[in-house]
Amino acid sequence: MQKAPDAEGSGLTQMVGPAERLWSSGKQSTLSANVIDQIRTVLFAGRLAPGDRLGSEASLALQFGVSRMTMRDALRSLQASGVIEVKVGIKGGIFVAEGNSERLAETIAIQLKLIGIGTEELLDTQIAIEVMAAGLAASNANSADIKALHEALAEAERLVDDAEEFTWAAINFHGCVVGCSHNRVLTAQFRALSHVLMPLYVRGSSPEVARRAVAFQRALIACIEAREPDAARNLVYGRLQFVKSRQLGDLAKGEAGE
Amino acid sequence: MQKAPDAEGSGLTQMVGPAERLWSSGKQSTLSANVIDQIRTVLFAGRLAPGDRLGSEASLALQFGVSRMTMRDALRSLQASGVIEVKVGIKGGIFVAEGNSERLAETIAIQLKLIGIGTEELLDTQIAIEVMAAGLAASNANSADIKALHEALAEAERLVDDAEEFTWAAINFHGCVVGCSHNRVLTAQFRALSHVLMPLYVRGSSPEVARRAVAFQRALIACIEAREPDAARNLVYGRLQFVKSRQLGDLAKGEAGE
DNA sequence: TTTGTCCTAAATATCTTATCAAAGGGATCG
DNA sequence: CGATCCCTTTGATAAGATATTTAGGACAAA
Repeated sequence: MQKAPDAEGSGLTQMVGPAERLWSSGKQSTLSANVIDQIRTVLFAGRLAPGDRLGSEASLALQFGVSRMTMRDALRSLQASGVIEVKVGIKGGIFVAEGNSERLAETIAIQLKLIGIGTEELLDTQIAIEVMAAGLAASNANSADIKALHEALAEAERLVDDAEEFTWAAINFHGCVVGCSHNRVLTAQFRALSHVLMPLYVRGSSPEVARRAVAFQRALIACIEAREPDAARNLVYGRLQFVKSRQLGDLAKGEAGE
Repeated sequence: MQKAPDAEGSGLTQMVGPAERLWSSGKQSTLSANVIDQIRTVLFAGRLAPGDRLGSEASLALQFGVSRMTMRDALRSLQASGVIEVKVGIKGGIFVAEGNSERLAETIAIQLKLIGIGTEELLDTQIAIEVMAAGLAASNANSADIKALHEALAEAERLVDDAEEFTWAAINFHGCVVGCSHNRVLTAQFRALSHVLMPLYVRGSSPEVARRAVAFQRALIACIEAREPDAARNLVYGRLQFVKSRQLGDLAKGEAGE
């Protein structure tokens, strides 16, 4: 008892104060949900930076006036949501998580699977992301980006006869284009989508399809190198609409047979 | 103890293997992480459908050979990831979660905040989503959707003189448009973005700005009612590019002053 | 003296066991 | 038909044992 319990930590409870609730409509049914909500609210208000130490399990439990196990429940939830990180040891405790776009992509992918999103919804979202990304790529790509694009294209050309490997290379090329946008949100979303879309594309692949894809990739690189955002947008839009119609057509045929 | 512990539940452990061995993904540091991993693996193997009951906390703890609190830790994490749902009461227990796009939006928003995504990246992503959604809305909107659009427009017109309230109404209108696309991925992403973008738009609002926004909204409804996807896409693209340049301009000015 | 290694101690999360409270659904009784 | 009781299940608290990580001191070698 030499150290006051609230001498440590970041004064979480004091900060919550007025209802800056973005998610919660006030009353939470369970105690741990309430704690989760408070911490998340504080975090979202931007008063805590990634890497900040919030305190130990025990000290947080004291601050929030709940038992350690209830606090643990809340902390496990926050940990799973990627809001906090937990370290064990003498310098351990609860820390605000570093942002992690890899985790963002993974989380989106899991949720997409759980929700059971339909093929058309996925393809339309892919179109949305890639069209925008292509335009940005044509505006923002630097020489390293363009080099990466050429390498991805060469790899795809090399694998044009192997359906599965080519699909992987083609998605990688598309990923490079999205990466050229230098937009982390678009990039994370594309990665999440590509995980879910991969099996679809593998199924519809063939050497003939692959050659059309390569031709498209060449044209897109030309647009990006020429710094023509509108041309890149239109090219990608047209191409992906075509791919979509083919995929949905295949889907209809495939399901009619079952 | 009258009932055998494994008589209940869906035989999770039997699917994975004996409870004490075959920790599938190799070395997991903590016991609860092992449990999490096993359950998630089984769930994503597709043998369990949303709504299926996995058992009670206690029975699952027995199946996995851990204490109830450890099981609770694991279940909390899975619940936070949206993989399972927990119900209290005599017919309660652990269930495979129904998909929940609300949770998806929430998770994305939190991660965006943590990663510290920049304004331009957010605005570009918004453009990507809304342009696509507007085109889909013009293709797919039904009469109920169009009625909702008109109501949202009327609400915005009513609040044209109150900057903060109008901003809310305008974002609501945009949300209606995205909703008209009937695409849950786009909808969830827009919801996530709007939470983060809200403060930006509130700052840049004024009656004059509001009147331009209303004019845009009227034009967009006209495109959607006329079933003109390309016109809707171009309208939204032009409008949001304008908004973006204004926001970034304001941002530069604002930060130059600080 | 300086340096490097090993060991201990403290702080911390992890895990266990036990107990009671609250909520929810079903069966029983009026 | 309705109200009440009861059983099951999660929610929450408490106290304690165990494992892990790191700081810092002890000790030996150069």
